[in-house]
Amino acid sequence: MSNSKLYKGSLNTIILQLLNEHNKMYGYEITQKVKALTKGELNITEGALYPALHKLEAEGLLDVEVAKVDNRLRKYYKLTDTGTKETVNKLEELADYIKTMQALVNPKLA
Amino acid sequence: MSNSKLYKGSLNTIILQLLNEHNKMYGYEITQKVKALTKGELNITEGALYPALHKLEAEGLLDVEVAKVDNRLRKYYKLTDTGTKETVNKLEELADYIKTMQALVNPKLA
DNA sequence: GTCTTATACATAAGAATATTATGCATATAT
DNA sequence: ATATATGCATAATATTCTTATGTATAAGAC
Repeated sequence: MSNSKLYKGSLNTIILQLLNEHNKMYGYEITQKVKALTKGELNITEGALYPALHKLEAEGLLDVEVAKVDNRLRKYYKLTDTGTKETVNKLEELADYIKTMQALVNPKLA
Repeated sequence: MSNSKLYKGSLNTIILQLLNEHNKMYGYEITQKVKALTKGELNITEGALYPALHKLEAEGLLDVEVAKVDNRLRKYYKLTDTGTKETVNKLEELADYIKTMQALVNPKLA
């Protein structure tokens, strides 16, 4: 993912927000999108991504739709209604996290 | 710590930066300082804090000095030279993390 | 004076998250 | 032909944190 440990715990937020922006995406596409958007800074590993997608699906936040393109399998994921709501929460948590960490790191501005 | 999982991986950054700002602190003091600075948002649990302090010490980033105040034990931690350098890295990583996550979450600004 | 809360350290069992290492399979580029 | 890219998946391990304890002293409530 990154040599920085700060990304730990951020994967679900990233997945949900990407699906919120792009409606329908498959796993490999997510890894490439993240790499592109972060200019190579972040590389989602498959060992983290696929279990995370399965879990989000099991929790009812994502729906799956299997497709075959160029004779290769793709699993398209999209947000459920619950998933859309949870995305809002996750984005709020991210904003709060950033605010809190800045308060800790830059107490002069608090 | 918080109901948000985003804080996972942030504890070392928090500890190092607090010691960077306050020179010398003991464990309990760190938990109270964090609670105060974050207005109760973040509560460092002892089960996370003490092992983290021991590990940072073992890695040579912190020095310990034991004191007895009011007949109670205190272990004051302070940054070593290596620890001070590592603090700079951690703060850079935090700034990069925030930038990267904002690029992912708010791609219009990227 | 006893009982609760605060101060102060510590560790062990378990959960959650991610890394690393595989495995399988097809398509494309060299 | 061979390597790289595309596309999914899981298992073993490592890391981080939570929850539950344990020990001990000091201070405040009543």
